[in-house]
Amino acid sequence: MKIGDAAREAGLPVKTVRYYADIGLVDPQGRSESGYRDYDAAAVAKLRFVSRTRRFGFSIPECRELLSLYADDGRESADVKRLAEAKIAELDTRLAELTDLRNELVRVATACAGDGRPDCPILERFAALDSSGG
Amino acid sequence: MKIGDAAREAGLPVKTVRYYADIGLVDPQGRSESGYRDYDAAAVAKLRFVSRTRRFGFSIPECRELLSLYADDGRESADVKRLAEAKIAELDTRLAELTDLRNELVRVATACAGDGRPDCPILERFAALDSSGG
DNA sequence: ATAAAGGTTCCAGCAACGGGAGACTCAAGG
DNA sequence: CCTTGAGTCTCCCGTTGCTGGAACCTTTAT
Repeated sequence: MKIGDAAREAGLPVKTVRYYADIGLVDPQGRSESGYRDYDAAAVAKLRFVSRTRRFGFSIPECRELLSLYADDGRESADVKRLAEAKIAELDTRLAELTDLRNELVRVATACAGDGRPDCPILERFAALDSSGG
Repeated sequence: MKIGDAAREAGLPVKTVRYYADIGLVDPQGRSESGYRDYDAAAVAKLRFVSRTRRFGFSIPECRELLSLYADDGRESADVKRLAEAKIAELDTRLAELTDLRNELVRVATACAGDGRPDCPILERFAALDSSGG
C-alpha cells in the first residue's frame, strides 16, 4: 500500500506520515522498486494508533513510548496506566490555568464599556504595575 | 536602564526582551555609547504590558495590536473589547476540547486494571479501528 | 591588574509539521 | 506509443516564541 492510501486509512496528511517515517516513529514495511514507501496492515495500524494518541494530547516521545508498549506483547498495563494518569494530571493543571485566564479576561471585558471612549479597563489591567494582583 | 534591569522590572528573561527589540515589538529608548540597549520608564511599561498580554494568551501580533491601541491615546475601547471577547471565545473552545480529552482519558484509565497483565483497555482504545467513536 | 558579571552579535535548534520546487513513476485514455 | 494527470520522491525553507551557546566587548569591583 502506498503512502497516500496509508495516510487516508490512518486519517493523517501524507506529509505527516512521511515525517513519522523520517523520525523513525512509524516506518513503512519497506520500499518498492521505484522507491515508494510501502505500508502493510501492521504499519497502518501503528499510524492509526499514533494518530489517536496524538489527538489525545501525547507528545511524539510519549507516543513513541506508548507505541513500544503497544507493540510489545509482554508490556505491563501498569506502565500504560501510569502514563495516562500523568497526562490527566497535566491536563487538569492546564485546564485550571486556562480557566483562570478566561475568568480574568471575562472580568476585564465586562468592565469595559465598549463604546468609543478612550478609557479602557482592559488596557489598564494589562498595564497594571503589579503582576501579582488578580 | 540596561536590559537586565528592564527585564527584571518587567518580569521577563533578558533573552526575551532582546527578542522583542529584534522583532520591533518593544524598542529600547536608545543605545549607550558602548552599544548597550537603554530602556526608559516608558519602554519598561510597554515590556510589562506585553508580559501581561502574553500571559493572557495573546499572540505576538495580537500583542502588537493591543500595544498600538495602548500607546494611542485616541484608541477606541470597543476595539480592545472586541479583541478580548474573541480571545475568550477561543479559550472556551480550547477548554471544551481539553475537557473532552480529559474525560476520555479518565474513562480509559479507569477501565485499566493497572496490574501486571498485558491486557490494557487504554492501548486497545488507542488502537481502535474506527476513529469516529467517542 | 584582574576577574566576575553583564552586555553585544550571530547561529542553531526545539515541536511538529506545512508549503513548494524539481524530478520521477504509474495508470488511464486516445 | 504518447500524453496527461495524479501521486510520490527528496530537499529545503518557514512557522511560533523564544532559548541556549560561542566568541567577543564593557563595566564594576576588588
